[in-house]
Amino acid sequence: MRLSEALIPTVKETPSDAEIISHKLMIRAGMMRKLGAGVYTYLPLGLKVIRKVEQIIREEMNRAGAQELLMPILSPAELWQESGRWDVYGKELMRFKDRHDRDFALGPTHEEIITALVRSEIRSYRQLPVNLYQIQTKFRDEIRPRFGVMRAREFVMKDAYSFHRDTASLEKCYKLMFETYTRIFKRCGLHFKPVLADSGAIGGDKTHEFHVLADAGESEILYSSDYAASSEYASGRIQPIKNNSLKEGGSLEKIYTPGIKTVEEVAGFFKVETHCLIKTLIYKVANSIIAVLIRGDREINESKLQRHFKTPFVELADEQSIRTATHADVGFAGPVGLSIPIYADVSLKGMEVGITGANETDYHFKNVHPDKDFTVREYIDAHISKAGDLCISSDDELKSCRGIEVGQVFQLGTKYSSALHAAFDDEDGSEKPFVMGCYGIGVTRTVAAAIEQSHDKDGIIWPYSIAPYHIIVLPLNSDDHASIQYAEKIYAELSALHYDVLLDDRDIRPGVKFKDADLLGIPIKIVIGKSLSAEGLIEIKKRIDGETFKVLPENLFSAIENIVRELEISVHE
RNA sequence: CGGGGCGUAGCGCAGCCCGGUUAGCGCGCAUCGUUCGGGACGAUGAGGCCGGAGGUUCGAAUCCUCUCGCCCCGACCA
Repeated sequence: MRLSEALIPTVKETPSDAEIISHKLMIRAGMMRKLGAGVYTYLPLGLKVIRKVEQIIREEMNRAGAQELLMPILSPAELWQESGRWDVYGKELMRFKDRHDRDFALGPTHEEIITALVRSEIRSYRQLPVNLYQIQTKFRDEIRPRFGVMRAREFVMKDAYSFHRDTASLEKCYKLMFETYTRIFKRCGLHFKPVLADSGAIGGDKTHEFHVLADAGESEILYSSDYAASSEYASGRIQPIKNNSLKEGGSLEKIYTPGIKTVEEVAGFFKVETHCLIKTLIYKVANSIIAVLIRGDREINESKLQRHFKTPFVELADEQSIRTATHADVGFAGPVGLSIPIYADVSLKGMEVGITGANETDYHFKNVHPDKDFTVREYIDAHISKAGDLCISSDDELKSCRGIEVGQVFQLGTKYSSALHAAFDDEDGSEKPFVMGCYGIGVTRTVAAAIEQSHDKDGIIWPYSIAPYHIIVLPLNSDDHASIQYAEKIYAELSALHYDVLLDDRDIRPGVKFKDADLLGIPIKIVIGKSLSAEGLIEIKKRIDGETFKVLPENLFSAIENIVRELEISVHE
């Protein structure tokens, strides 16, 4: 492509409404333009990167035996009503009516559609397993789109759905997809981590998210050498705290603590660390009221409660329920004498003595001994794990980092097949619902994540494999016919060798050409200027580290080949 | 949905409180000249229904009402 003919509108100034680097650079490099909130036009350069990522995904999905198809973005409401999600999905599901007043939605995901398809096309276990995928535009009416394409309303996604006769087959496919995703993100030149994650309200037992590691990431990951999980899912072992400033064996003592409610206030009042307190939280779980105890310095993880009690309905009890349960104002709850079921987080295990509310307004108990002064029904993992906790499978401390979720693999089970009555005849003649898996990759988000991970003050630094162009040829002196001709020649020859080549044939100053080349992030620059006219040498410059080589014209192609090989290897390091 | 902010040239902004010639500035764009290895300089020029509708006024970018759009924080959501 010649830059003089290309629509690659670079911008010198940083756009005012862009907050994160990938958003700024995608605008500045002329990859995309905003049309409305969370809705973008991909310009030629941006589309080219998207296509490269898609191509890698296609190759690897096909390699894993998946088959590509394309479903409509428009979904009739009936299928969503059948699965129950028409009512459950919320406003993120973009709904509208057609001219005949029939309800439709724009597909935010395609479980219903694919399940309906397979329901009508596959009857026998002999046709299983099958893994079908598409790469297509999704629409989710995000409550607050932001960060450019990172949280857009309209975005490109690869979504795959596999159908199996049993869980064994599903697990095999899940493992294969896990490996496939690892290959895909590796080929895209990304530093990433597969992490255990919460399966949430969708159900299913097992899910991994693939996170590109970047500071701008929206999620926190806890990891050690052999463990990684999203922070809302992670479990670890809490290190016991030794310097308990309360003395053991002291007897239960009721202390007047007027208006002292929060953990910090109570700890301050008793002049002890917050970990000496036993925090008592009254929760409404499904339809019952329970107490959950946790060490004063830790926080409750409600999604762990949801999982433990197998219900999506977990919330802190309202003031009235707390009064009824504790006979005290909010802020003075404690386990002693409490008649509702008491669950305790494992952070309290081994705790000899603590301070709790007294279930009486303005009073706390000192010297409360668990298992003596109150009885715990069950110790559960209910805390938010954090960096510094010990790994469950080793003695390493968990570390924390931030990630951008670019993919997820999920064992769905029979949730959708059951709801939509999608079944096949098994070998023994019985009818069974398909066992399903689903596997997504945010394509546009992956592009943004690549930029978050690889850029410098001058612009993008594309991994070679997804760079829109591999090489940019820069003839610096537009008046010098010899160098223009030479640039044209190597542009043609490199293109013939199947490199993606950009030729900056614009009649502008060299500085602008260099700046634009850096901004666009093209991995290799070939500079044709003084060094050619004066020394007869071509200059090759790598974007990633600025390393420069001067080579004889006859050695140009082999030099390029070497650099490319090196760039490709560094991806798989 | 709650709170805050912004809509003025292609982009980034000033002007608005306190109404009054022809609405400015930087970047970009066009023409000419000088320049030419890391976003040059000079000269000239084009480009605006001041987001939209209504109102107040002799007079509105400026004041008032409504409306649309965008951004930020929060709540929400997987």
